[in-house]
Amino acid sequence: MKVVGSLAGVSAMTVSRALRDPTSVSKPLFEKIKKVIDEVGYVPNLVAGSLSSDRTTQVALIVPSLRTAIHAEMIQGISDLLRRHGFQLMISDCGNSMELEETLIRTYVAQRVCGVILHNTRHSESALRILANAGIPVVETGDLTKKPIESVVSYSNYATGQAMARHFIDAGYRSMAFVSLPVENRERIANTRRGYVAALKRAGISVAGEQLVEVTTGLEGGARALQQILTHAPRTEAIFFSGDVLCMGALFECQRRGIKVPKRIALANSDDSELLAGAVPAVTAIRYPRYEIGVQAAQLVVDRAMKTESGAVVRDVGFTVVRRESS
Amino acid sequence: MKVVGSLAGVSAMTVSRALRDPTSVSKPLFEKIKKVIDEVGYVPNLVAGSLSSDRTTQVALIVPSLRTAIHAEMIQGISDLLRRHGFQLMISDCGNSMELEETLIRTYVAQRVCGVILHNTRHSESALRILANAGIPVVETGDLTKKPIESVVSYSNYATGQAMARHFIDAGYRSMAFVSLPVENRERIANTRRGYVAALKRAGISVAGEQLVEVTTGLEGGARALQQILTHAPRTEAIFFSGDVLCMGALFECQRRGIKVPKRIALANSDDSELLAGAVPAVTAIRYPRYEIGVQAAQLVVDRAMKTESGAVVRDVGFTVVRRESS
DNA sequence: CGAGCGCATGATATCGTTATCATGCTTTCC
DNA sequence: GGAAAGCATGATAACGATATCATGCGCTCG
Repeated sequence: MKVVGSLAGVSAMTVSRALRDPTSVSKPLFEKIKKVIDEVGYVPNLVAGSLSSDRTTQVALIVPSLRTAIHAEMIQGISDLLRRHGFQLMISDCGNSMELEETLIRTYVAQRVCGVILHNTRHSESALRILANAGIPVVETGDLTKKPIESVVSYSNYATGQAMARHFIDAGYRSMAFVSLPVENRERIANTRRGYVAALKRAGISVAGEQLVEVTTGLEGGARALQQILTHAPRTEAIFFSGDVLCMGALFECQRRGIKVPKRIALANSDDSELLAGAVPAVTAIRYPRYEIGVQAAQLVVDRAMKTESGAVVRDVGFTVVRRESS
Repeated sequence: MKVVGSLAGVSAMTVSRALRDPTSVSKPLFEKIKKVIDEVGYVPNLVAGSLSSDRTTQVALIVPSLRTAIHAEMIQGISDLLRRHGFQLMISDCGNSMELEETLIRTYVAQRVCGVILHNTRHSESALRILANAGIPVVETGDLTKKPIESVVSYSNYATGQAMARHFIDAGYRSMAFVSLPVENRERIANTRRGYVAALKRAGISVAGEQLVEVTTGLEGGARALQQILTHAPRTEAIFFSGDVLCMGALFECQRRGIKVPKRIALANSDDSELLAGAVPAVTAIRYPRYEIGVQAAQLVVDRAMKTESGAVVRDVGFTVVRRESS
């Protein structure tokens, strides 16, 4: 920058100003500086800039997994909004480990990111302390948690469970099951299931232990769950899946074994996807505005980082039960 | 850090050393410093550290899209390896726009990332210049391109096209089609198709214009492609899809219309996924070691960033045609 | 027993920006 | 016409670490 300055016959300060706000220097000077800059191929050092100004444009995102496609839409939403405002995205996955999340948060704070978006809603004490001390905006997106760190943009997993229960009841089913990964350490799934079971119970439908199935991930997890239910709870009329892979696994298994859906058994999933909508039969599912969640979460971070806004926001983005042929 | 130092009765320098290498200070001193650090909740400022040492631990990744799940495995591989070495990941998507890619690269270089991983293999002149000037490791992953910027970790898309052509021929099919998104500006798909068509031609099988179908994305893209082929090239016996969503769309359409796969028509896809493997019928597909690509690409960046290694590497990770019921 | 060496620690300059205040020049307006 | 105000630019001091060289101390070894 000093070099650029001297080549253009001005001070480094003027170059800095020209770069950040072209209107702050005279027009001919700006042109000249610009010319010098791309003649020498100068690229400003944002690290130095950040240190000096105590501001960065990096936003951290921590999701449970990068592998599953569930978060892709949300990440795209975040990325799009951040790009629009000239911010960058740093991503990590932490599984369901609070310890790992804490380590990641610590690193991100050390990097002086200007905001953090967390998909998980359970955090270690230390993590909370670090975030509080850092004084940066924090947005959670995984669940409409009762006591957020600061802001939340999400839907209520509990409510989705209730909604699906009502949908099944309205459709005339009387014996329901729920299939998911193990709920232990999976707050969101646990909440969905609680809402589901509670709403069924309120309608006088009790759910047997054999109807709360926990399986390992993957299509065959879904297939196995279906088998188990048909074997141990054969009177089950409808199954609510938490995860489209599980659900598709069960659907494929039905196709293989010639089981009629929804005649013999109805299927539905907690998370809509193109696949479920296009499957044969098309599968009932709950749709969340995932892209929008990403956009809004990122917007909150950006607003607070630019001091436009402050204060915690709790935003329930809601959801829709999309009824299709499978139920 | 000064504060921590004075509270522990040592200089800032010693704190810095203690933080980076506990063995470089005496044991009791280290304990004391550690105690002070978490008493005051001190979090080191990596921005300052980076400026001073002229090193960062941030690696940039630019993929065409975050929305599709195609890259999820690779991203997970990158993320896992980076975490193991204490590096961070910055992600952006640039579609197929070289201009956007250039802008992103410029920003990342300004942020002084210590390495860049690019999925696309076509780049603007300026982007290349910026990367060259930056002197940081660059790894491409999208295709085994002839003249890489520096290092490549990938497979040959052209070769996958050839391989699938051979597979179809060996299986006894004599009239083939290819379905993909528009190949314009999509180097990788274009190469796959070229390899496919070339290998077929070498076997004396010509591909009609109606058999090279370009559709829009989504399940209905695949369905539409199938319809078009059945209508305009009814003698087609096998279709090679570029993209599992398109392929599944076609498969579902077959189910809906009672078309027997592979009896009436065989299907195969260029990119294996759990879904294709578990579908009814299970779909033939080419498997790439995506996770491994991510790991190796990240490894190259880390090695070079830590000066362990230098020099360009071209690594062909290969692929496998996984034959299943659909062909 | 003394020269020399190694190890733990400190002092100081520096990394490349931006914030802040200072400066000089032009403009404005009574 | 001159004081005040506004604008463009410059000089200088941070920002919070690390690199580098300096220092002092104990230890080894002939």
